[in-house]
Amino acid sequence: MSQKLTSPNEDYAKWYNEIVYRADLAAQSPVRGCIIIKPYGYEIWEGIKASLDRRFKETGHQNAYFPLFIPQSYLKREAEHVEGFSPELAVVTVAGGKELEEPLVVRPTSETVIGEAFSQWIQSWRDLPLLLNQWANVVRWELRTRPFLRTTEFLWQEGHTAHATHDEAEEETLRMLDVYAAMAIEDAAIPVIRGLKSNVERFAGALRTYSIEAMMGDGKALQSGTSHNLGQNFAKAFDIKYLNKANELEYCWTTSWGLSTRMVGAVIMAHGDEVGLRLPPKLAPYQVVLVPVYKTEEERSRVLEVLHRLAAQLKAAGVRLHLDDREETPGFKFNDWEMRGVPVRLELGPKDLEKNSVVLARRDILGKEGKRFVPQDGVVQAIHDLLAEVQANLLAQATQFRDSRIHDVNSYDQLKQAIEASGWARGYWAGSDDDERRIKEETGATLRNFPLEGQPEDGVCFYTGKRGGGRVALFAKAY
RNA sequence: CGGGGCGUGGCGCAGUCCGGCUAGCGCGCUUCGUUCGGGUCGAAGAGGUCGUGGGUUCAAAUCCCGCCGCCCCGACCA
Repeated sequence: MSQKLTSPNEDYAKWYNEIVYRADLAAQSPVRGCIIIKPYGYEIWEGIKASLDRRFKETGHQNAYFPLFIPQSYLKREAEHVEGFSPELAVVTVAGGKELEEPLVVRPTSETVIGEAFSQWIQSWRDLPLLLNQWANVVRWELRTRPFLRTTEFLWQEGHTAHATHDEAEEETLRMLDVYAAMAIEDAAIPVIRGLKSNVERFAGALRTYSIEAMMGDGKALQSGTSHNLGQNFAKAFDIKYLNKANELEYCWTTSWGLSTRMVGAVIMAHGDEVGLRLPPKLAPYQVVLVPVYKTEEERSRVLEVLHRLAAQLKAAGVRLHLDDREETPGFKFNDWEMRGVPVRLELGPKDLEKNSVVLARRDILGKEGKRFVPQDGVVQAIHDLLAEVQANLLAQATQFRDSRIHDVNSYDQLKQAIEASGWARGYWAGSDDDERRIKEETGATLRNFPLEGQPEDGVCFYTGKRGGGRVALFAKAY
């Protein structure tokens, strides 16, 4: 059995692909660049989705659904927007056996249709703010695809809001960025850096774009969520206007923000190790897997009886679990579920029956150190605690890893060294768009964002030597 | 779009250069037995239009021509 996973240190891309398929997260689809998301992978997405959806509702948003097809002319109304998206559009020109009068674009994002709707729905300042979200699939004909990280069709949510003033829109943009960061940190156990995107990386048609950037196990950055202040660009293109209290017609200020199934890729790459996936308990489809150990048929039935009882207790306590009663050996199951990233394993065998105990083993600490014996009547509490520990430890490990690879740089040479060492470079920045592009060409690193936290004193730009107005930039190679 | 690789049972591959007889191997699958606290072992089975179309030949997975598809690496992107 060719069971050993490729080591991430040996070939990270291969390791990633193997995990995706072997952990049963996804399958290849018959269509180039698309994937079939299998139940185990989809449940991780559902966890992300549930967390975000709850947070969206808490911040006053409502869900709606807009059509998959967008009249081609809509895309053209916002100049920068078309330009940004036209190369990657899928367009329907024939339907019902006939050439369409106007081709329909399969949405790459929905600013345009939603903008058109907003223009009809918003008339008064009393209609504002309008806070909507939609869960949807979108299509972007990318040249190079990778499972979850970049697929031709992907699932995401896109929030779209309209406000009376620039400041309210900006506030919303940042609020939703914070929602993303909270989900990433609290649920996915992935530390992220919130920041402003550079002009070069800004969303087509936005005034300002913000992102959360996460570090993957190979030191590359992954933009895991984006939030745009669209200014009045789309309001002007789609005529989204309202009457203010002084009875004057004004353009709205709109925002949009999205987070996609790419986040599943982030979870894989932020936590995975040489054994396989390591899922944060809050997002794990199974938080606990129960593995019976027995010799005889008689032992089997006694062990399973206890396991069913414990499973019922755990379920009642809200724990997601799976009782693995396949006829494989325990050792096989241990390895199988470790590869699939289940945070906690509960073993129960004849010896435990005698002592009324169980063995708990944690995925984040392999081997003996990660195992402990607990009495059966304390299992629910013990698992509850253990899940919290694993969750916290994954975040701590990812944070430590990330921080150890962020290097403060004072010169271009230092940036090159940091990037060369598979890390991120952080330094004062006063360069131009062209400077930024040049760095990308020469080093492969892009300006990920200008971090929002910890705005420091003014400093000297590491690239141009100019005083930089206190702006710190983060450079990294990215997915 | 440029570079590289691949298409042979469910998966991973060998066989292709140098045509040849019932197309092999590992894993998985089914059944029986055995084992079971870190990837048990054994036996018996099931399963293949060799991507596709054409050509050469007594004979094609293998040679020739065309087509299709996928994967990987780079430039665009959440």
